[in-house]
Amino acid sequence: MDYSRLAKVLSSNGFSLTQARKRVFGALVDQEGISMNELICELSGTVDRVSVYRNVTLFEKLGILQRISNGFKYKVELSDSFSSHHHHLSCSQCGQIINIKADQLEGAIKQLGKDHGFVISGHQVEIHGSCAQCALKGKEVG
Amino acid sequence: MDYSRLAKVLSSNGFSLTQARKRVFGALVDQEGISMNELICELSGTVDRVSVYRNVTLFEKLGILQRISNGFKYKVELSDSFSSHHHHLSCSQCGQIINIKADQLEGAIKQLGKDHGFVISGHQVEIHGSCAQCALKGKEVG
DNA sequence: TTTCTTGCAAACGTTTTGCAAGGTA
DNA sequence: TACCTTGCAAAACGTTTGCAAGAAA
Repeated sequence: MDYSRLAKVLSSNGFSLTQARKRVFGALVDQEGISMNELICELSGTVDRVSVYRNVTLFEKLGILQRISNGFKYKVELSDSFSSHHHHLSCSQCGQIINIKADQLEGAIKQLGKDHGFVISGHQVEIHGSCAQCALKGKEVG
Repeated sequence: MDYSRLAKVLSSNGFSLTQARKRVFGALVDQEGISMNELICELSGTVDRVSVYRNVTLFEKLGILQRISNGFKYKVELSDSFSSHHHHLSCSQCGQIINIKADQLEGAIKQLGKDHGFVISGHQVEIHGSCAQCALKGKEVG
């Protein structure tokens, strides 16, 4: 596991690269968004629940991770600088989250900011419905 | 206050139009999204906290209201059938939520669904940043 | 060594559940 | 009347805080 970029962001802000932080980071690499609870469970035995919360908060402040809305709960995932910018299609039947690119959407959002004199610092698009497979199943049953 | 549409949705699903439901609904009419806590406070003395939760859950299931993400908390507002479809620009400085129309965005979202064989049942766009006034203030200070 | 971090325990705010009393059709 | 809803009390979560012991620079 390569922690060099993580270490850089941390140290340049006066924080140190600790075991707990490596583990929290490691649990998020190559992973779609996961819930706080899943993250805590995955790290249980190695990192205390409280430290997970503290480091998630810190990582968010440093732009290392972001929280994504999932219904009225949230999940966390590495932010755009550590993965790549994308949006999510959440299937409400199988729970799957599909990552997608959406250039047209990005354009529309930027334009909205301009139209309203609003300086956009970030955005999130939450699209829910049925994925291709579940939509098919639904038809078979109905 | 006109409860006819509310009454219709409720009764056609086998639920009754009660005092508590009228009050919860009334607190949401002509109102931008408010937090659960604000809603509970506003109704305090007339509707118990527990009934507010129960009716918000029911209203959401019946499509009367929707929860909107606001950072990693959420707010509630009447859904599109009881108000009109729109999105939100949340100012992270003054906390203001600006309702906007965004036809181009709607188009881009529909297209995404098509591209991925995803049957969209709903969507939410969360755009955060600084509103025109706060952006100006920021410049003056900096 | 000095400062930053962690784990534990316990507080806190939010949301849910069980149950008897009250309201609705 | 018969069933649905409410309010209360209390449990169950998710998240945060205080503090002493342990790790990082």
